[in-house]
Amino acid sequence: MTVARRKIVRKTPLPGSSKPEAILGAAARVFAAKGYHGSLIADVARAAGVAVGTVYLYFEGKEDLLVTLVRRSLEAYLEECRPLLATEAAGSARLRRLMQLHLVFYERDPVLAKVLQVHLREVEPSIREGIRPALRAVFDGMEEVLRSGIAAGDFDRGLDVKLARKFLFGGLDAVVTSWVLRESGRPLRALLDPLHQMAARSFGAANGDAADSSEIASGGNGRRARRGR
Amino acid sequence: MTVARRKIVRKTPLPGSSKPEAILGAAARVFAAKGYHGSLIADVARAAGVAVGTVYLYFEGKEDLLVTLVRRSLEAYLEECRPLLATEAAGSARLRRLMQLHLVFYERDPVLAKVLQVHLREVEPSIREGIRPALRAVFDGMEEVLRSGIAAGDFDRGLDVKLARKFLFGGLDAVVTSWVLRESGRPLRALLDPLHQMAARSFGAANGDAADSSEIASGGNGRRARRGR
Amino acid sequence: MTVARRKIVRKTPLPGSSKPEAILGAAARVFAAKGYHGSLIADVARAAGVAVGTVYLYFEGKEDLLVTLVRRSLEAYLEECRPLLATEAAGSARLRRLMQLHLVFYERDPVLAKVLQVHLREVEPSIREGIRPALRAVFDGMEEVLRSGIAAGDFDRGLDVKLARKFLFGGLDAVVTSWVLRESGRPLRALLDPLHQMAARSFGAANGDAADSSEIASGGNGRRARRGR
Amino acid sequence: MTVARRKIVRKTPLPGSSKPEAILGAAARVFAAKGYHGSLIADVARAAGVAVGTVYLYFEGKEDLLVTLVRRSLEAYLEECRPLLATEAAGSARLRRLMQLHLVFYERDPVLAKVLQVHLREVEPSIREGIRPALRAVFDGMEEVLRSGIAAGDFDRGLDVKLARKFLFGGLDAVVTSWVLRESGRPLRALLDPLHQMAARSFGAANGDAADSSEIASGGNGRRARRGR
DNA sequence: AATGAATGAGGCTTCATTCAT
DNA sequence: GATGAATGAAGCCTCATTCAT
Repeated sequence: MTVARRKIVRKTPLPGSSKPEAILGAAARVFAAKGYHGSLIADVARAAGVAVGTVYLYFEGKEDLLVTLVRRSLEAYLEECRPLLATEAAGSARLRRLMQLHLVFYERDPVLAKVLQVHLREVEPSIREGIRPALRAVFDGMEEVLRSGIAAGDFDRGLDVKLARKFLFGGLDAVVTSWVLRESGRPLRALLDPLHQMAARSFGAANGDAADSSEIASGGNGRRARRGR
Repeated sequence: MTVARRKIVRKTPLPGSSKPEAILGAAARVFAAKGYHGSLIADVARAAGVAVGTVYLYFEGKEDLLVTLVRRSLEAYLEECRPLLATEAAGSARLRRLMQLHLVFYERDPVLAKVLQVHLREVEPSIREGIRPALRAVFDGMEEVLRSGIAAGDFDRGLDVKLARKFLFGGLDAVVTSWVLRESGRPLRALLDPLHQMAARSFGAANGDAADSSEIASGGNGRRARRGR
Repeated sequence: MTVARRKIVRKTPLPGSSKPEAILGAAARVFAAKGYHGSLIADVARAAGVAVGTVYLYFEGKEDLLVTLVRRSLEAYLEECRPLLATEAAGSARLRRLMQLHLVFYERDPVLAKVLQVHLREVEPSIREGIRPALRAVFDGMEEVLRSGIAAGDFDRGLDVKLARKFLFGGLDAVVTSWVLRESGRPLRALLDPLHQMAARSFGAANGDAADSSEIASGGNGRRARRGR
Repeated sequence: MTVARRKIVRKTPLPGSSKPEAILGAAARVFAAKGYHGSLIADVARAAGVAVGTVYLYFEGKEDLLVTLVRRSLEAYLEECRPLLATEAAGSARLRRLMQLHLVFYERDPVLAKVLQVHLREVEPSIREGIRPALRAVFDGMEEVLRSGIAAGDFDRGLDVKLARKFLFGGLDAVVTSWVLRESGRPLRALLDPLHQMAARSFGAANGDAADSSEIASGGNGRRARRGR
């Protein structure tokens, strides 16, 4: 048969019935434990205490399970954000509130966190392990830059170097990924100055004062006027 | 699946032979185009102009192909970093140099960038698409916080909101992921204050006003006194 | 799969209740539209406006649905035949009457016709499509034989070649099938002469000239004397 | 993955290699024994002495196996027809030759015959069994017509009634099927006269002259000039 | 070294049938 | 009688890996 018999999948059957919720919860646990690719529908079904076919009664398949899981989580997160943000004064305080919600959200549900943060992004653990040493070296380099910057007096003495490195790397990383996915037309190098300003300020540099930025664009091997501090 | 079936694989056979390099290059192109899970060893072999068996002459398998690819890239990146960092004065300038290297590294090789930034982390495109709307909403919320902060005078008038959001989200995200992977024992909430300080400063807030942090622990919907700016 | 799990199934419950008839009618429509293997019990139930379980109240299963459908149809056909045949004089006229009933029976109910003639015999449409060209070639060959026979003056000038080919092929085909199913012990080749006589006469050949039949047994590419006509 | 990775299937690998032939032969045997729907790819592979995957190396799937099998057979049949038909004088003799080839073709390879004649057309044996009695009754009726026709002196005294019935039913059946598949626009009833003429003649009726035919067409435009011959 | 045909375990999905309500 | 949610065995196909040449 080649006819696309579109399946009608009922995601909210009898109100009160928790079958789909149970399955979704089981999926979260199983995905968290074995990863998406390492999980079988049969595992999920078993964890939910239903038969395999029942999973397909409520979800279109394995992928739908993951997508629904993520979608619901993000929606729940947003739901929490809305009222709280509304009551908080705009500005630094509101930013703080948002960040707090973000952290608490994940901290509250470590299983979901694992799915969202790890399995949604990374390949098999064995691959992660294979990559780790090289990545570690990159992190070390970055931390050295931060440490030496503190020693030089440019950055805060009290800076948590590891945390700062994670924040910095993550931020850069997200920008690069976005560029790879062509979500912005600008060349990456054009982002250096604003990014550097943000980063430097983060760590306590005078006023972030990213100085001129001519030398990248100009191919320049940077003769940058030292900005007063 | 994860059993390490150690085999003696010669990774640098005849000096001058470029077979393994050709295969690695082909793998990068194929992975970039179809994703890791969507690529067949046969695809890689074809792209490299060798037989399937030849791939196994130089690599342990599909996974080894990806790991080697990533490892080499990160090592090349580090190699580039070392000398340049050595010549740059510690502090903000050196940070800038590092960030520049980071961006240029990816910009120079978009194929590799796609593997490292997208396929190494994300699942199938269809899943990404399924998640996108919800994620977009989260991003919108975050951008709103930044925008209102600018309007309130807390953040830089010249802030590139989209870029700042990517930087902020990426930074937070990396911290959370690290926490999920238990790379740090501290509870996430304990990181709020330093993170907020970094973020707020990034965007130009007076001094990141570390504020009190009591209300998280207390679950408080905290009424914090506005700190002078 | 084929184990006859006898169940007591009430095929004629409350007199007047038309549930089973409705289900049977629905089955005919659904089978006609999607083929037996392409139809789901759920499709039939929906088309009949009943629940899936109800189908099993009146029928033993999917197969019973088809068998009952066919059985009823053939019985109805027979019912129609009996009185009409009784009134018609034996011989060619009665044969004509029978054939008329046959054709009218199908023409009257195209849905049923499709089930009986197509879905009861043929596999999926995609397979039919795959076979069609080769079958077409066989038909072409057969039609060529008829056409050249007309040109040679052996067959009726007014013969409808396509129709004659269908009749001939169908007739041969049925004989072969019957032989395959071992409904007759005789070797196929022994049937050649009577079959040829019938066929040749059909098309108007003098008297079907039964000719010699020696050359089959002898494998001979027989040089048969042209019989006068 | 949603990318349609069209499979390149090599149907004629190394000349001399008989893998695909072996698989095809095994498929014929397995299909003949268990029917198409009752056969597993694993059965075919086992019968061919290869692994499951090997089947997919040469064929696109189960369906391709059946279609290729039928296609090849029909092509072989045609190949045999061509030369023999060319040497035979057009007309009744050539028709005889064709019919001979037809019968011999099936008789020679009973396994293939079973696939082509039975499994290509019929559903499960259990269904055939369920239908048989009703069909038997229909056949009986038809045979009665023939027998009474002989008694009445209309048909040949020497007519093989069973064979004639098969020939007649098969011929009618094929015409009806063709009509159901809309291979001809004409209403079935319009075919009665030519069909009856063929049938009646087959059985030895005077000259086939099917008597009047007005009553079906009713509006009977059935004023057929009796063709003298 | 290089090849690529062969392998076969693995996993998603379907759907006829059941049975508690 | 009627329902339809739940079941789970069944089966096609994939593709990383091997190994005889």
